Amino acid sequence: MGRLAKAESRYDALMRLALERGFFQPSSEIYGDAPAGFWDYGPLGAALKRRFIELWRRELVRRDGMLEIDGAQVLSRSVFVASGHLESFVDPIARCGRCKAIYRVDKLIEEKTGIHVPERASLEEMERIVREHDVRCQRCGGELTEFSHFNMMFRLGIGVGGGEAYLRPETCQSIFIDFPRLYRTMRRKLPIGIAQVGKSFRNEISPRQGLLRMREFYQAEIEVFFNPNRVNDLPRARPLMGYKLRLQPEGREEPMMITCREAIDRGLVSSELVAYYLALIQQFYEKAGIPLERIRLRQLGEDEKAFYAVEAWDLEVETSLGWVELVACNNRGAHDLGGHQRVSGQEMVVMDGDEKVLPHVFELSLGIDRSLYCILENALDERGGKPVLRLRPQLAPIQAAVLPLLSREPLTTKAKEIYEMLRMDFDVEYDESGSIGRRYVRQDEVGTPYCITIDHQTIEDGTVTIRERDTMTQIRVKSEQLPQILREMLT
RNA sequence: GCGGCCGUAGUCUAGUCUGGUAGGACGCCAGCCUGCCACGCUGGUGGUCCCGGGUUCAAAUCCCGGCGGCCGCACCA
Repeated sequence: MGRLAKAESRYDALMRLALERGFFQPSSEIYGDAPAGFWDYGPLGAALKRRFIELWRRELVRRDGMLEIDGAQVLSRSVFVASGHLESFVDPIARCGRCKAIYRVDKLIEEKTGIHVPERASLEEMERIVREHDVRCQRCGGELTEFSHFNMMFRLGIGVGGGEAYLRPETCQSIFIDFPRLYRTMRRKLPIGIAQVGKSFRNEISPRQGLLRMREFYQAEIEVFFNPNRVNDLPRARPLMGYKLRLQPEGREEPMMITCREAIDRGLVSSELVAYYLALIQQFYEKAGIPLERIRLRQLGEDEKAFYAVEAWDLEVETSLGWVELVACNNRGAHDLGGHQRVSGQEMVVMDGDEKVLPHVFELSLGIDRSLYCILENALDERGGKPVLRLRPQLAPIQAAVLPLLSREPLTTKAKEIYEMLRMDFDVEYDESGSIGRRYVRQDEVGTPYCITIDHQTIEDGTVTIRERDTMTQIRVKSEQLPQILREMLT
């Protein structure tokens, strides 16, 4: 229908803009064997990502006094024994011997025989059930073979011996395994937030939709370690208790606006601590330019939750492709520190006041690439048939363009002088080609919020105009004040 | 992985059925013009026709295989 066609073209329009103007592109694209699900950021995309992460640092890490670390991407097998990923981050599969179709064995058994196969069931057990009940290929009736677990982690061989290790499927495991030392050395008290930005890797069966589902992707994760007996004793949460969350608890069709305090009192959110971090993450996306009505915090049901989660909220943003999950807000309970304590033998218990406690964990696991897609798609607008990227100024890859009104002396020399004055402190671009209107349009397309224009009056009195992208209005300022004015306008 | 549709300059596309010199528009570059919002002028740059193999005197076109994209099934940040 019309709605769908419009939705597709919006995605297409953004992908085209991204390819043409250097936001992102398929990795290995010049080779025919380029695997799907890997993307390279171009100069503008890399800058946008950098600014997005900087906003995240400002609004979450620094605001809440968190620690930020940077862990290895390759982690030992034991890490994933303890985390449960080796066993639980898998799908049991089998292949039809005749037509090669691949099936989720547990789902196929349940569908054909009604037998619910427990997640822990071994492959041998599943194969036995398949033989006993003569479960066959749905398509051609062939016999099922090649029973195996498909683990979504990328397995590596380390060194000449090929020691077993894995690329991390989420960044947070290094936070958990580093926790004991961090806690001893960094002199903090519970609750303590530890953050990390970095790559994670998942061997998706079928990556698609550009940045939305990739095999190698960026996460910005925050793990808050807290005393489960003191989840409603968080002074820094108090100022936000009157803030309204756009909450969609389990079983509801539509999100509702409700204050943190009321959500806690009505039992929709389990604690002050959880409500507080839901509020922070919602505020963060508002500051990144997503309108509140396109944001929701949706509670996940039992069957939707990750294997480690005891309470789970997804921050989702509405796009032309539907609601996209950007942040998994999971109460992981004692799953992680408990698991690592058991497997490693390393004590994870800490003192909180005079109480000995194994901290629980609440996480804000944010998908960066997805977020950037949503921000870009949301910012994409049109004026006179040409794209305008209405990015928040603090996220714009190019912060200002310096343009002589005419490509003629002495305007060009003066404009280059001003460009030189700004280039070390700002991401600025100089452009004198074509007409001034054409250059404005070119900057609008990549979301440059301000264009500084040098005209004849500049030569007379040293003033320039600053043209604002969204309103196209201009103000005239002294050129020597530009650094200070830009700095103010860009925060 | 399966099914449907698709793959031609940076982008959009004509040509594919019916095999015979790959064409246009936009963009980009250079110059001209230009006192403020693309769509004035001139010239220029542009293509492994997704990749590999086959049929043929000759393949963008026909056949086979692969890769990738979009939409569905399943999973997720």
